[in-house]
Amino acid sequence: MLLKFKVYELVKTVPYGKVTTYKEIAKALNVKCYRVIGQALKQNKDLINIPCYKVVHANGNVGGYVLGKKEKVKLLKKDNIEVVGDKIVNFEKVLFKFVK
DNA sequence: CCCTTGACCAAAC
DNA sequence: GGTTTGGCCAAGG
Repeated sequence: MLLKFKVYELVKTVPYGKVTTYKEIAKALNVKCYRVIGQALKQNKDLINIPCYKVVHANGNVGGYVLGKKEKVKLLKKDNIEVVGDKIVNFEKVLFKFVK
């Protein structure tokens, strides 16, 4: 429960034009449960305040989204992030890593 | 407290 | 290169 809140806070700190991964978030929170991160975002009711679309798989794959991958990609492109197929282009470049 | 459920991950097949 | 498998662990019923 409190993990989720931390996740929300972290995601909110992701700057424009950047994305992050479930793994990175877990690492930043010093936990190993990547899966819970996804659950947190899925179950979140603050979709308007939380840019969950900026959270992708560890390998750059877009991952899932409540409104579908299409919408997720659309939003990502809005943030100047290119997506081909289901993968982030220049993934390393746009990946935002939290300070440890 | 036991059981199920994941918007995951990495390795193996 | 897609699919399966096992592991991982919090959250909710």
